Amino acid sequence: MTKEITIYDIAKELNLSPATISRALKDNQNVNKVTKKLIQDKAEELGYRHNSFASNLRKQKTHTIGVIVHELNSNFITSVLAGIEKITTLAGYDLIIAHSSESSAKEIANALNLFHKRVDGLIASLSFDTANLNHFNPFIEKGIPVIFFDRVEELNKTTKVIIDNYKAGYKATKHLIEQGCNKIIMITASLKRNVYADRNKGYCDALFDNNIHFESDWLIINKLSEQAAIDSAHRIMKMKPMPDGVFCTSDFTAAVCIKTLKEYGIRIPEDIAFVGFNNDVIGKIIEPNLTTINYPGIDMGEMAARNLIDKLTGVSDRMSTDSIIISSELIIRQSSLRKK
Amino acid sequence: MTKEITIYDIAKELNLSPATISRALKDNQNVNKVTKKLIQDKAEELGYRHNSFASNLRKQKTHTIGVIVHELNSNFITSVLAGIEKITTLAGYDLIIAHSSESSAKEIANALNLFHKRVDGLIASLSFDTANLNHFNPFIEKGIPVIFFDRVEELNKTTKVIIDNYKAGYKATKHLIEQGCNKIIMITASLKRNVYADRNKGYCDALFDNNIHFESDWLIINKLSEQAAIDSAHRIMKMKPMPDGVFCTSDFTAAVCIKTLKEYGIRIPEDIAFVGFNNDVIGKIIEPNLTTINYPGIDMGEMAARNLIDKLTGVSDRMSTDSIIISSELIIRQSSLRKK
DNA sequence: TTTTAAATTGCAACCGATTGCAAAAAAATT
DNA sequence: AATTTTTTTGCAATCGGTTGCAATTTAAAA
Repeated sequence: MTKEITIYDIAKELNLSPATISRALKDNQNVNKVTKKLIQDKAEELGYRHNSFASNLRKQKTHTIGVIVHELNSNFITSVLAGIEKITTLAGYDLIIAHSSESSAKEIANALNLFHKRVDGLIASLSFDTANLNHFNPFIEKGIPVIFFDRVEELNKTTKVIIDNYKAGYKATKHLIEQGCNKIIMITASLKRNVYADRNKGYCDALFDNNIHFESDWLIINKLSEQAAIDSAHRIMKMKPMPDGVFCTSDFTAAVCIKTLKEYGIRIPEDIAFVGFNNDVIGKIIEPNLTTINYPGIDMGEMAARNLIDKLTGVSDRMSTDSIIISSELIIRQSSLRKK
Repeated sequence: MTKEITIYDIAKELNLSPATISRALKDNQNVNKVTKKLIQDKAEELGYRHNSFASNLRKQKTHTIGVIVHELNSNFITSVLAGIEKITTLAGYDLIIAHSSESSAKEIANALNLFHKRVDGLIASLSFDTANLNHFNPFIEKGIPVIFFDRVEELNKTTKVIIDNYKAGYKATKHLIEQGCNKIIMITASLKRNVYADRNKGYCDALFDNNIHFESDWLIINKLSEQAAIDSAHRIMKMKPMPDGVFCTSDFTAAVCIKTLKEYGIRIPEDIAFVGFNNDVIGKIIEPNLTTINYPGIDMGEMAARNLIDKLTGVSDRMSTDSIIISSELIIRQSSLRKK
């Protein structure tokens, strides 16, 4: 349990002032090269470690970015995190990752916590049941930039990074139509969240453009849980006539649904074709393999982080970029392939 | 962008000293109740927020615990995190979560980073290819407690929280034997990691105790990737005679293997029975459902966190508790059920 | 050699909360 | 009413790095 080395210790050792030490360690221009090298070597030798509290206190900056996500255990989120990490590390920022477990209450607590930790900026994806954005107001009021990704709030005027959910929904539905489906239902989580609402719009428009009349019972809104997916499958079994195509806004829901339906002897894709969303690992393991929409998580993370850092460093001063839309792609696999 | 309120501002407003304000805000005993209430109300009114840098700087404590995990996207890890979070929040500690993506280099970087951030304690699970624990030495030297969970290093003398991998391996293998298998292979990641080595010992002993002679080609060691799992399946297809039971140390590997084998027409569990490990969601979705070992992640997280906090608060001063072993259970599903 | 400009270094005042010790005020005891 | 004890409060130093400004040294120009 050795004593901590400070710049004062180094200063004393080298007969220099703490000011010079401080500058040298930050590679400041106006320190003589020889002196600088000397100082850096001595710091290394003594095992000096920078005290960020003292530094933060003085600079009134933490060089830390907060990230709030709704969940950790999905492919998509971890790739977004990887993207964010890549950019922020490069720019020398630290990251604090908080997750809300899809609970609005935890999201609020996390936001408060990060606010008190005084992050310099925030990147967030809303939890499933977040009703309003009041908990982000403290940041806005203090001028701390906040960027939302994926699950965002349309009304809000902060920067957003999202995928083209509308197009994705349209593409998925159109694909099912091209496979010969004409009774296509959609299983989604609450339309209050932008991502689901937009996909739904795409779905509806694709039906309309192909002269398929949307029936009121074609929309199943459920939670993202396993049980909800099973319930949805049961509801499908009871429909008359049964649908011949299903567009699911989550791969997991699609997978559980397919599994449940298969137990009833329904053949996928012959009886019912499926398209999921997210390109989770699961899609390549279930049988048949799941057709899905692939989101480029890494890109989203990089975009969000780069944008935030630009704001922090003043490269982009205005709230210039309002929405960044990243395109997604349809990955076709067996679960929807009824034609060669 | 309003100015930040400090205890000095409150002091001036109320004609008191900063010292009293500081004490009152920490609910210190020797501040008059009336004064205390007055101060707390005024702080609230002015929108005061605690400056943890100043506080940390002065107290030389961060009240922050670092967590290093090898990955985020697994059921198991997220439940461990939930357990850790529960206990640390209760004790008023903050958490910084870092993940190494199974890379030793990133783990080292993370450790260094958390060391510089001066976490008060560390909880870690080793990355797949971590060869030594040198990067944890700075913590040990400074007297910062480190606790490992799941993936640990046997030799090290820090506290560990692990499951009974030996027993789990034994149980899984015995179960396969009871289902009538007698050519049981094991697919695992590198035996250099304790978790896999111990499971392997359990497997070997179970075979021995049941008079099954272990053949040298019954052990397949691979990576945890999808491709590695596919390769393992191909290797199984080439074996003569083919095994009738497989014990896999990861559900994901088992799932991909099963899928690949089924494409060759192998029936599961009739031709080959499977047991996985981890109780990931995937196990309930693949067909047949996967028999697996369930680890109580939450419990492990809670144990690790509680132990660490006890050390930090001095409740347990000695390095008393050396290893905490949490029991796991076999969950039997269709993939291994050959008998009623 | 003197003057001017440029490169280095140091001084000292911050940043905001904490806490040992002493002083002052209030309450209890003689 | 005087003394002792207990409660409250304040003083002032401390944690370690940063930075505007001034001082000093060195290099370049006259």
